[in-house]
Amino acid sequence: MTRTTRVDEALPLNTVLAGDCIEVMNGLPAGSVDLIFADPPYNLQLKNQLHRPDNSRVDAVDDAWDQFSSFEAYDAFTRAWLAAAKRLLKPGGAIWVIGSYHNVFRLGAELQNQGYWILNDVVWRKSNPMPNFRGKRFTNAHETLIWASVGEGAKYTFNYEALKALNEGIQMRSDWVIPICNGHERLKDDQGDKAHPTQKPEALLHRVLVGTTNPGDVVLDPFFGTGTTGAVAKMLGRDFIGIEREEAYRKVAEKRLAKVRRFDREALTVSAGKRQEPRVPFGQLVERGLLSPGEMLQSPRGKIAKIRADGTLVSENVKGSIHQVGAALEGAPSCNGWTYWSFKREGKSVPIDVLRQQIRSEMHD
Amino acid sequence: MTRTTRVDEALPLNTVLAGDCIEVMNGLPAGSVDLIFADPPYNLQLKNQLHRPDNSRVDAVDDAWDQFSSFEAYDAFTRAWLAAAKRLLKPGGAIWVIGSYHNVFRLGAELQNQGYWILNDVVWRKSNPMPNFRGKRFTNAHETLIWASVGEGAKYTFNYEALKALNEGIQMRSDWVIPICNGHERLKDDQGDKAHPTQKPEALLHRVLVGTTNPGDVVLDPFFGTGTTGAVAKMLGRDFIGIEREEAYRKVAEKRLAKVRRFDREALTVSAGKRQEPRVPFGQLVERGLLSPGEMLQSPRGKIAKIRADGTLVSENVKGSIHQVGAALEGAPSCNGWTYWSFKREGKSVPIDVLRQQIRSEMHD
DNA sequence: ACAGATCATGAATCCATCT
DNA sequence: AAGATGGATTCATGATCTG
Repeated sequence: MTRTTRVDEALPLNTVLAGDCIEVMNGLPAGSVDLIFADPPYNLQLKNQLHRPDNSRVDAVDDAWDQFSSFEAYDAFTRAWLAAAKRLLKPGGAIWVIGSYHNVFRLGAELQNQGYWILNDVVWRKSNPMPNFRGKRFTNAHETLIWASVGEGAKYTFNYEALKALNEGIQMRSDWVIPICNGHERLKDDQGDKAHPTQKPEALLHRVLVGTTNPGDVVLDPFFGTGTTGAVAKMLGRDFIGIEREEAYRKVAEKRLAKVRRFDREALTVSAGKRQEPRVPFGQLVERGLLSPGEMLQSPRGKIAKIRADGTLVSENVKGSIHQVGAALEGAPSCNGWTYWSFKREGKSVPIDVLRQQIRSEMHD
Repeated sequence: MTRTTRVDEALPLNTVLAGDCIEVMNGLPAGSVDLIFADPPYNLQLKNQLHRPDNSRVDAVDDAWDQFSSFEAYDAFTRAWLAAAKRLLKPGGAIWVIGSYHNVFRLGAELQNQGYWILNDVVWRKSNPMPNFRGKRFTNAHETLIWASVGEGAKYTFNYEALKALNEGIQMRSDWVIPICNGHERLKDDQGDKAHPTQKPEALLHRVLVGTTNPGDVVLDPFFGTGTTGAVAKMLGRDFIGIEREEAYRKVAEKRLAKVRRFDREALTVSAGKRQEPRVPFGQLVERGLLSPGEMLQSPRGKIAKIRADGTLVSENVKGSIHQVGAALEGAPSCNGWTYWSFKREGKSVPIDVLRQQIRSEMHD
């Protein structure tokens, strides 16, 4: 009696494979994977040490695996692993990659070059990013994910209703607010140091897997690290394949995975909740043209102040925020500028708080 | 009598130039522009208009090749205009480009290939995006901007304090929440249809220009469209140069620009940081008798140091500047001596920075 | 035990000027 | 041109310490 070997039987499901991800992927059967989630090295190109204003040293990502000699070398690496990944994907499969401005443009361009079809780019907006300590750039407060199918017109999985439910009944957008991974979720080594420099939050993988896979799907992560993809896949009833070169990371991942129980959502409910009125900087009223630089504001007792282009006020040699100038004019220790200042419209005096409410109502859309 | 032609005299400031932006840029003097803001098109009719880098024509072939050749043609276009832009920038200049996932990865990769140095990628998070009607993808709720200097280590303008003020005292992040351009701000043509398909909100340009230019700077926009960059530049007291190929857009832009008024000078003044303050050597406090040689200074943790006649300190076998001695006593890599040391007056401990402020205020007289 | 203060830390391409 | 020096610069969160 003949027997057809099913592809899945050859797959090392729910294990962590050792070795270089390109070689390992090339040894797996083609067309056998539903989703690939890849968090490749970012090629950060850090040169000097950085200290916080309190003189403590920032623990930088200086690992050897993040070093490349040039963009050409990084591109060659990217080309190779993306090609190996494409071979593994089923016709209805898809890929997610994550990166920062150091590498994500090269990732995206190479995805397109290889015929992957980009479905969305998604922004992970970190609610608690590391600040810019020297005040030389914008706070690097996000990372970018790219979601792509295997080609133009290819099928792919998208669980629209599930994502809508995750988002309190509103269609899920391309920007996701999720805290960085720290606290009890952050894995530590025996010395109490972080086990991996760039562990991703489970909430991020939860949204990816709920949204773009089905239970029973095979999810492969070629840069497995400490196994966040595997842990969330296991919780959600998906099969995973991890590939990781570093033995230390594999060990941490295996220990972690052994503890994970399917449908254990404890860690995942954390990211929900906490809705408060969004903070509206006064400067936004100026940027949006609701108030103009040069326009005058009035205090309850008739004092006036001029608005500047950066959203600060000037009055009687006092400069600063709406709160600071209000406090200075009143000789008070503090002042709520939102209720203190008014502007003129059609002869009437209108509190600036009205404009804040207008912006807030737009934000809820 | 000989006369040196200043570069600025050749610049067509505050006008909208007609023509292909690459040709027009190549006709302007090198090193004459402080900032370029570019919103390049990505829905080009590539096949008949563009050439490969070697000037061979791009022909339509089968679908797969067509896909690849289209990217190649787009890359050639990107390469050409980014190179022309780089030539125009001053050594301390910078560029902003904006795009969506269709083109931004190719823009970013080519910026890096040409030696531009990416400073941040910034996400414009739209507070009121168009929903995804078919429910097949995430709501496309953002676009990406890339901010880059002309090269690694190059100087660039960043008004940190002004941006912080715009954000109510918290340093500005890389994700900006700004509504899309509609309502009163959205320009209409004679038929009442939108005059341009992708008009950018003035709030976006306001933040870009307040944050990364100074009054009087020259801002060039090679894809001027209906002139948002020019309008905001004019309001903010920056000079602009617009380039636009389509006559219809130029007409709308010129009509729009004629109506824009510049804000008054005081309103354009923006919060500046301590880096702008003149440097005061510590020795001046001794020379002027505000502190005396032999007098003792105290650190926050009670250590003491003696002032010498040349403005250096001695403490526990350490000699040197206020900064060097402070750093040595704390075992820190660096130390701001101005905020570290205090002296005694009438039994009270007074930070020496108070004396620096006194000297600075005298300098203003 | 509990509240409040203090400390530690996270994918970071993080200085300007003078000698 | 390279090296030395002055001195400016941080937000959110969880853990640990203090009273």
